[in-house]
Amino acid sequence: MEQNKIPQATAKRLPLYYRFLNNLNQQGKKRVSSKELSEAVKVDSATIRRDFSYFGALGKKGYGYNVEYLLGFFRSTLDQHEVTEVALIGAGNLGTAFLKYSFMKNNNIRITKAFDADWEKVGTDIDGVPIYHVDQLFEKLEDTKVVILTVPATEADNIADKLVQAGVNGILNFTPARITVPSHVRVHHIDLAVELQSLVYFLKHYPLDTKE
Amino acid sequence: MEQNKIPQATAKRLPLYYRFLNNLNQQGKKRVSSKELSEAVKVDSATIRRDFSYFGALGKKGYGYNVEYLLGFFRSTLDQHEVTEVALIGAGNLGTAFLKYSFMKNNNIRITKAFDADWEKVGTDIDGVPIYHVDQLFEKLEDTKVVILTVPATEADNIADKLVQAGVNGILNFTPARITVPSHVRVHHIDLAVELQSLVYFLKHYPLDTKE
DNA sequence: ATTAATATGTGAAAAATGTCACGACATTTC
DNA sequence: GAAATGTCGTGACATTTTTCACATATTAAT
Ligand SMILES: NC(=O)c1ccc[n+]([C@@H]2O[C@H](COP(=O)([O-])OP(=O)(O)OC[C@H]3O[C@@H](n4cnc5c(N)ncnc54)[C@H](O)[C@@H]3O)[C@@H](O)[C@H]2O)c1
Ligand SMILES: NC(=O)c1ccc[n+]([C@@H]2O[C@H](COP(=O)([O-])OP(=O)(O)OC[C@H]3O[C@@H](n4cnc5c(N)ncnc54)[C@H](O)[C@@H]3O)[C@@H](O)[C@H]2O)c1
Repeated sequence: MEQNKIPQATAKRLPLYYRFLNNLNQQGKKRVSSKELSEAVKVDSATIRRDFSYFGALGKKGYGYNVEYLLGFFRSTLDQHEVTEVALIGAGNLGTAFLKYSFMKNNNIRITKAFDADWEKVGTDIDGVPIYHVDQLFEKLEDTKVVILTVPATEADNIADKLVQAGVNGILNFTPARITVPSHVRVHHIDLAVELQSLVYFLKHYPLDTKE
Repeated sequence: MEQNKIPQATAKRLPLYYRFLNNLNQQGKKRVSSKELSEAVKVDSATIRRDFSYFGALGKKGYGYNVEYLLGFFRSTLDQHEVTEVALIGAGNLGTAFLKYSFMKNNNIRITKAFDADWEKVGTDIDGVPIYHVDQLFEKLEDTKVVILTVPATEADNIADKLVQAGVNGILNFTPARITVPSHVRVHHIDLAVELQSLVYFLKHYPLDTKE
């Protein structure tokens, strides 16, 4: 587990940095400063330098960062050299959108299996990803450790239990339900209705600069 | 703009509280403690009490909170008495999933218009939401202030400019692009690939309790 | 009534995160 | 090769957020 000294806030930004470095590299750029990067990812340049510094001295004073080197460093830090296989539970509206999206474009992550309760869907595939019945979780999940959860909220806790039993230790939960899991399992909630509602709240209650 | 003293972290949790209070109310529950609420929404009970306290004394010592009263309070705080109309740009895979989802179930928010560049889609509707051509933004957007952005990343900045010109001041951006907008416009980014990647990173690099 | 139990609201402390500003060094220019 | 410029890495400081822990008020029980 090496040093878990890296602040969580930093860890959440790493994939973002990685993606932009990838872009720059593809554009043939050789060097980049924290200031440039800052403008691209909208994170303060001092924060970026601080973030990078947790990993040691990655840059050169007066020069900036070598794109290729930095990219390589993050590639290994983010384990981008090997494919991470992910499963999806609930191939409905939202689930289907994810299945059709290629996370491989920017990340070495692939959804390789889907599960649903609907027999109409079971046996078919979406963009090459096979859909199994949710009762086959134990046989088919194999050693998949990370799961995207897009089932109806009422099913969330029930499915989560099964996932934990099947050895999953990471769940990206899109249902509005706050699921209960043992402490060795990590859940990240993405609550789209809350995000929308809170944006609306901020607009109504927080002052925004009126100048151009 | 009343008191903008409420911390941002608190503001982001308000819609979550609201939804769970709604659930409780529908279940006929009359009172609730910060401890109960904590277990449901997975937020520390002290944090919940602190959050509520920014709005004054909403509870009663030794009793807890009156569900109906609290719900009513948040309903008006979150402007849930009036419908907030939202537009969506880019009726692709992700956009269509949103159009088919009823945010009205838990929030008084409705997507009422969609825009796309694809003439095959223009003129049709998805679950009753009409799709206009993106060139008609200025005529059709009217006084919509909040927009969900689900276009290809390459189009994001371009569309964002137009939205700003059309008077939009809130954008929920699902594209991987970090868009540039004037300071009177608020953008919330939901970067699904980053979320997935960072979950994977946390699993590999952060210790989790191994006990049950 | 008296006591025990409960649960808020908050001062104070701690933890986490973000920003400033500058010394040190590398690069570039002249 | 000297001077000017650019940019990192970081100590110190600022801000935000979370958590502790308890005085205080209310309810519930006997
Ligand atoms: N679509 C959106 O825009 C949106 C927005 C916010 C939240 N959400 C949440 O995301 C989740 C999915 O939303 P959706 O719109 O895709 O719903 P959906 O109804 O289209 O899809 C749900 C899928 O889950 C399957 N399913 C049902 N029970 C199951 C079970 N026990 N095991 C496995 N699969 C099962 C259904 O067959 C269906 O295919 C919901 O919890 C919803 O609240 C969706
Ligand atoms: N689908 C996912 O799971 C997923 C995951 C992560 C990120 N994203 C991001 O979300 C965005 C949308 O993804 P998607 O999968 O729905 O893509 P998509 O290609 O299915 O949909 C994009 C839609 O935008 C429309 N469009 C193109 N140019 C336009 C323009 N100038 N104005 C208006 N509409 C325009 C297209 O006609 C299409 O309907 C992309 O930026 C993608 O990177 C999607």
